[in-house]
Amino acid sequence: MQAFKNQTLKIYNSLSGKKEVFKPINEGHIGMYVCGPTVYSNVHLGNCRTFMSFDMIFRYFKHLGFKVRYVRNITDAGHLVDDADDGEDKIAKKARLEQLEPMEVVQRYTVDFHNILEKFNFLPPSIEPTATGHIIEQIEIIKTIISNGYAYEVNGSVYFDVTTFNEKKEYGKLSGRKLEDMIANTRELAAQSEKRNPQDFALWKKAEPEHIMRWPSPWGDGFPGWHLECTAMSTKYLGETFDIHGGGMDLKFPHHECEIAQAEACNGPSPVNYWLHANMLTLNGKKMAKSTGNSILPNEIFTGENTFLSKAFSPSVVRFFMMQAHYTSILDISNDALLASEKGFNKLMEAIESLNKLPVQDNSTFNVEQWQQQCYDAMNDDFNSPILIAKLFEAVKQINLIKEEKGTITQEDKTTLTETLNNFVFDVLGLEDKKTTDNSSNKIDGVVELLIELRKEARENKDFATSDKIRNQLAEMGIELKDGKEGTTFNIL
RNA sequence: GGCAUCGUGGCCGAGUGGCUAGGCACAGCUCUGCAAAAGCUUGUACAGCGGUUCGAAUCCGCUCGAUGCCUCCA
Repeated sequence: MQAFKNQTLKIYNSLSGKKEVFKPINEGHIGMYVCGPTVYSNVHLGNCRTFMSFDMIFRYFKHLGFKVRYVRNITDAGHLVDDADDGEDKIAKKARLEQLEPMEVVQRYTVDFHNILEKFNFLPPSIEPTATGHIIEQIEIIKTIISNGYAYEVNGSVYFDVTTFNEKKEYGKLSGRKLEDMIANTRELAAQSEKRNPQDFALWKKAEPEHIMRWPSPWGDGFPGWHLECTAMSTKYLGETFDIHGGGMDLKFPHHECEIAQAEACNGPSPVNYWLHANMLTLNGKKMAKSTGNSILPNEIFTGENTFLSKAFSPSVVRFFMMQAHYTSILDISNDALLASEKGFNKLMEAIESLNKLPVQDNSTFNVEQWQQQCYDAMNDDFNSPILIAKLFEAVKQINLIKEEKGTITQEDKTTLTETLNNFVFDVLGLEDKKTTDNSSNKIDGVVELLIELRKEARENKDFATSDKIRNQLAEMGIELKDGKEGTTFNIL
């Protein structure tokens, strides 16, 4: 089961701006770090899209037989509401507003986060470390950066010296920025800051007396800067250089740029071989963001209680909708788009459900092996899930043709087809068939089968009044009957 | 203002220098007692203007427009 040996995987690397053949540092093993959420409010759907993209990537790696250590952190300290010198920690601010302990805020939204991800059928990461659990590691990194000459202490805070760093290394290589341009375009008034340069960023912030979240350090009580936690945790669990670092596009600058700078200033080598950035989910053409209020919560979609949508949608439909777009493309969510995805998703599920009833023959009219490789080719091309889904629908069409006796399949091909569909639909894309997961539906199935039998008898007796009554009343309850060559099947909407 | 990404048919969304993904919607046909489902067959595309090329929606330039980042955000 080491399929990766037969597949050449290409990944778009944000650092080089090109698709590159993926070669892990240690054959068969992958270290992947993804920036997780700051748990100061409920995860919105935009957040979920990023994590879902990396969940799909994680799943595909695993499917290929790689041993993956997937680290996704929880930011529970250090994330300031802005970059001003009196910037407040997001968690602390929320705690003050809600009159809670900061860790109560953290706990509440961490639980919410896990809850939502579970509904979306996410695989848990290998390690989910927290910033507050790694204060010591962060302090150690700061000490090293200071002794390497790339940071300075001012009044209990420590700042990264971007200018000095840029003299020996390159600041801005990930986001395509030049330090000179950034200096020229600075809006801030440097005079009000204790930083030497506006581009410098905080590694450690001094805690004012009223500040609750504080830890002792060589520079006095304070708390770590936001960018530092990821460097500390990725280095600790994945090493000074690891394979993949992912995150949302909006973190490219400054967050990821700062991570590179910190790691290089501390350890020397460039920390990451492949930088992956997932693109934004938009609502009404605008980025979803908690700060602007232009956002939708996953639960609002599952219940249908929101102003954007006409009805509720299941987590798998939302997941399918997202998988229909490439992870590097901006995706706009709308009611129509979800409605279309729901129909397509149901069609896919029905085809898969009908697989084991599929009759077999001596020959196949469908080249299953070629199709299977095309599925891999799609995923090998920078995880192109939309192409994969197009291929899945090719299989759906073939399945339906065979059902209609307009095509044939051998037992061997049928086995391959079934396996491949299950692998890609459930394991890689992470979709779930609500019928197989909902166990109370077994009884309903029996009842409906009985009604189908009664309707069949009525039809044979040309008693169409009765047969239509059964069909129409079931339809009103959301159960759709479908007459095929092999008899009548049904679908619960 | 700077950096970056993008602009594909009614909608959502892939993609390649020439052979036009896929889903949804629409129309016709087949099947059906009638429907639905399924199958088959069509249509309306690659923002605009130039250039490179035998040939470009795909490469280059410009214009217009959108979005993201440049202060927090997945």
